[in-house]
Amino acid sequence: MTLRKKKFAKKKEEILHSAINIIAERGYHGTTMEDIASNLFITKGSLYYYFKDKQELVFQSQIMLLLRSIDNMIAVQLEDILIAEKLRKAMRVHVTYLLRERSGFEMMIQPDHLFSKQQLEEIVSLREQYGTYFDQMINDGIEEKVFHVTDSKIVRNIILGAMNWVTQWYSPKGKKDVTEIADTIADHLMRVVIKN
Amino acid sequence: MTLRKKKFAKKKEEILHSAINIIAERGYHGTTMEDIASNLFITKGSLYYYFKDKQELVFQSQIMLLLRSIDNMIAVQLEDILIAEKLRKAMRVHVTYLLRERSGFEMMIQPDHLFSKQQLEEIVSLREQYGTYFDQMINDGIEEKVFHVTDSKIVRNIILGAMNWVTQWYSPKGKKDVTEIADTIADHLMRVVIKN
DNA sequence: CAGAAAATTGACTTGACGTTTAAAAACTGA
DNA sequence: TCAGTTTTTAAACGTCAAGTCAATTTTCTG
Repeated sequence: MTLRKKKFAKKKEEILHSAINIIAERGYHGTTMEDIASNLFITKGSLYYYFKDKQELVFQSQIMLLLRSIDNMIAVQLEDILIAEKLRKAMRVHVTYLLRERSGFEMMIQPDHLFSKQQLEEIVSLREQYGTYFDQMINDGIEEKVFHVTDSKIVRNIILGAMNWVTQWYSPKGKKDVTEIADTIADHLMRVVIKN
Repeated sequence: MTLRKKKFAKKKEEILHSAINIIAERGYHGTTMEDIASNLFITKGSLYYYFKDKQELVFQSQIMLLLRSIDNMIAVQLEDILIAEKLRKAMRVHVTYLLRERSGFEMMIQPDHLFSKQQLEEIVSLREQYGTYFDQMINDGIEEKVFHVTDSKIVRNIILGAMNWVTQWYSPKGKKDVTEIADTIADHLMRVVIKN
């Protein structure tokens, strides 16, 4: 009974992981159900036992990614450290997560036409929630007078953009490993907010 | 004779523009030849009179965008102003170009699987050329001791990322217009490099 | 204005891929 | 072991879009 359900849930997750990986590589349209399935050594027909259709499958992957990133941020949020250190840590976590998971970042870019209105609303809301953690930290820093005063929304977007772009240029073959890159990026971006 | 060729070239350009716009909206796979054609009130058959296939058409669009951005940078490069001002100007130009043209930015992200090896090489090379202008400015600033010393490649990527991301969040409905956004972003990003 | 060249059309072919379905296989609990 | 249930499969279907091409229209030129 519960065993069955657990297996079902586990398989579902496996499929989502497969989807995330392949879509990260080839984009939504470039990824076929066949691709996702064969990656797990099953036939594409099976996918429909777990998900209504491709859109739903991809949507779930997206949500999964977002929820995980949010969890990351919550963990950082809870730490009891100076605000500047907290923001720096958030940056490091964000970048390493991005590079380690190679997360279906592709999808995060203009998902507008891939999903239904309802699905989009959910995605946008989660994205916004994620961004809010950064706003919060920035505002805290401003209040504590360690960050210079600015429009936290814009600063947040600058920071997120600089970080997200890392997937475009980072190569594991370079001199720096993921952690070092994350540190370097965080160091540079702290300069955007910190008072001098 | 030359008239003919001019018309041919002009039509080709029109098609490229159409392609750029639609692909910017719907992505490569989401855009059909039919879409590109009907946008110009012609049939898709005509497209094949001008371009060998879809890949070639899209490739040309991409090149067109890149060449135009590079022209922008060359113009900035030639200006006789202080290096810090030059970099700031480059940033402003980059962001306004991005937002104004809504350029087929979509394509610029992981075009890996859309193009042939040869095509990719050309794209990567142009991208790199573009990035080099920024490296140059950053290095100049370091030499003149107005920018603090860092790895210019990484700083360049941070800056480009922060700027490119603007297409994801900027809404013309907001308070700031394109120029203001460009200025604000440039101001913030200057803090990454400038000595304090 | 006539003939040639260029440009456009639209119907057709082809292949790919999402989705459905009926049957087979695997699994579960008694 | 076996009946019943869940899961997987293989094949087929329908759709959609890329690419082709012979026929037609438009444009140019002498």
